[in-house]
Amino acid sequence: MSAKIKDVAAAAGVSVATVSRALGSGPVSAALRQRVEEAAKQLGYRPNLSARRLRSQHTQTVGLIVSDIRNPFFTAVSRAVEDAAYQAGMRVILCNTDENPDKEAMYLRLMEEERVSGVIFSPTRDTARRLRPDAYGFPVVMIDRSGPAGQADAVVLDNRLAAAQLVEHLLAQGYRHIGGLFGNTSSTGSERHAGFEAALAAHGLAGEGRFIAPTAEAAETVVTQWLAEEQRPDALIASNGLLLLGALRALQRAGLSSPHDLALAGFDNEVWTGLVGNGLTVIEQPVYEIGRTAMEMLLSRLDDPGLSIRSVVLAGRLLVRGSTSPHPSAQGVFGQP
Amino acid sequence: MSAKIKDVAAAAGVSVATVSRALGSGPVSAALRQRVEEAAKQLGYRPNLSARRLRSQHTQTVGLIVSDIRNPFFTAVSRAVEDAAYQAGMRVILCNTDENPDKEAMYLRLMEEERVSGVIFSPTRDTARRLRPDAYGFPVVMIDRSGPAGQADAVVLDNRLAAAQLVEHLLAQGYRHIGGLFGNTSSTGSERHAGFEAALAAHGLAGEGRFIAPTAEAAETVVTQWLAEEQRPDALIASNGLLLLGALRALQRAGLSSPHDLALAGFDNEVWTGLVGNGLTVIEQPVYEIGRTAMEMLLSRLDDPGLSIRSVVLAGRLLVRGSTSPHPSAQGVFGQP
DNA sequence: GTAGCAATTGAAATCGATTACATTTTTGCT
DNA sequence: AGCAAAAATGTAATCGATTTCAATTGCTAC
Repeated sequence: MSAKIKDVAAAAGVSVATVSRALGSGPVSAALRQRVEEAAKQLGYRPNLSARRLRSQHTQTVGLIVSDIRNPFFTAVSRAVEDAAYQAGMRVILCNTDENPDKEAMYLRLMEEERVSGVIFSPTRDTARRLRPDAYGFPVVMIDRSGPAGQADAVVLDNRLAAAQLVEHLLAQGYRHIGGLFGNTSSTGSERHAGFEAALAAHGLAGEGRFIAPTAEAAETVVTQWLAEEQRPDALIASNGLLLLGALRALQRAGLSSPHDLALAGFDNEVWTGLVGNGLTVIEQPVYEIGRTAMEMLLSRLDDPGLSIRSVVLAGRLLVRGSTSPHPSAQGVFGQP
Repeated sequence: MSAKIKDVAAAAGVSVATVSRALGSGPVSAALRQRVEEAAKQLGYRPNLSARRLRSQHTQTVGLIVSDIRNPFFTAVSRAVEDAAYQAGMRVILCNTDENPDKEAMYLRLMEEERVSGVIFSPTRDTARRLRPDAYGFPVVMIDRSGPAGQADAVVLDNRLAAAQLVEHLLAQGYRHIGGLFGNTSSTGSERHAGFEAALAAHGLAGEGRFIAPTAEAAETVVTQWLAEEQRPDALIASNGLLLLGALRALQRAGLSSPHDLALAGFDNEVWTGLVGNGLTVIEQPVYEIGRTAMEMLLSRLDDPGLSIRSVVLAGRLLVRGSTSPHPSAQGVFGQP
């Protein structure tokens, strides 16, 4: 078995308390610290973190609960969280919920058992509504999604604004029949839908928003069917990367192209959106910043639990690309360039 | 503070030992178990995992050390590992090394301090060479990359075969001047290069392989420059998703397209490879299976440490798409279809 | 020389569970 | 009914560190 603190103490000829202080931050004479470090290295001593956590009563661990790490949005966020966490001397436990409230509950329970310092969480709408963050022994920072105002710290995109920006852009390009795909499990979907409706209403228009399961497959199915309807929209907005992917696949399968047959735009600046055709117009989210900010909020709340609940709302950036070039009818008598 | 086992014992009118057994798997009468569960629920009792791990001396935790979780290959693998782990009642600690040997060493030390049951690791070439897995207190399963034979359990792609398959395919399509991009930090790059060279040699040809840093940026720079050289290749192979992305971007930036100006093929069936143009020909890796297999190997070794070192080699699947359609000169008198 | 004080060091308690061992209760069998 | 064996329960040791509190040491000042 590996060396314990007692062995180091024996080897260095001091007490275990001195070893603990020498390796940590207690007051120890330089000579002894040297001897202890020597002995520890000699024996290949590794402190047992379980023992340390048990005794010291803090775990230096944060939980990160996301719906699916395969979604590049969460991947990027999680990378930012981890970078920030390890920099602050904390470890991260990563959990995937698959948008499943049962799994969310299970992982929250696990976080309690781990006695984590805090949790960064992107809950489903149902869980967000039901969540009572002060019922847990740790603070919760929500990312991407949020619950009732003032419920917990949160860092989210300005979803209404971003959706409205997309709509305004499409309107400016001459599109009038705009459809929208929105995820039906998160607050994000609802908010983006609200911005979508509001922007259209501001122009005296109405759009058709459809709420679906947040998977590429669902989007592909719905859009394929939608395209076959008699009056199909002339532009489509997808409220996240997965839905955008499904929509694109449906277009390709139907032999249609963007913007010729239908303008396409969406959320999340994933790698492929810049590569297909002349590029897909998207709202780019400050993914790394979201993760880093969430971690910072968590750390500052741990530092001072008395802080009032804060919500950080970050703006997205509209990246205009080829998939939303001007509507044919808006190009005037000169036709296509 | 939250309830401890002692509180539950008091509430149920039994000893702490009984509580431990009732909530775990000891022999307890049905009546008492009922009473204990009742009390535990009443008090919102959550066992302290640090205490449990310290006493029971097993952590039910595995470390997963990858170079970058933003790489979709590792994302998919990690998802598989986590699914398998949680299914086996184990937790996963995820670490990103950025292909940096110092970070690798740091995380291996952290894994020792966590007293993890085992580690799944995709090491850089340097670390793989230097690693002495029996120097740690836990078994190591390597994924994607491996070190000297018999050093540690590993699950890898049949890299030589896969690279050769790509080359054979390109040759069959009529390409003769084939270039290759390979990552310079992992054994994977070397092996794929070996398969590349061997397949060409078997046809009496020589290709030009270039070893570069495994990033899209590096690939883009190198390929941009390569395309400007007087005798550019007529086909290019990229040894992973990042390099393939960089190569594609270089092509697009140069205003070239595939396969018209240059055939392009590579590794990793990432989402976008099926979306751009007529699709990119790639070797698809069984990513989920790799992760699951790694976890299974780890579990079986934990079960029986005496097992001899095993290496599982999985075959990739060649997905032929538009980027490698027949070379113009090979299309005969009929021209394009 | 010694009282007073700060800086080190050590002894022992402690964190919250599991588990070895001891004890009590129940069961099964004649 | 009586006794051995089995099952259930309790007592107390234990995991490996940190931390409290007490003891020691080394200085300074008078």
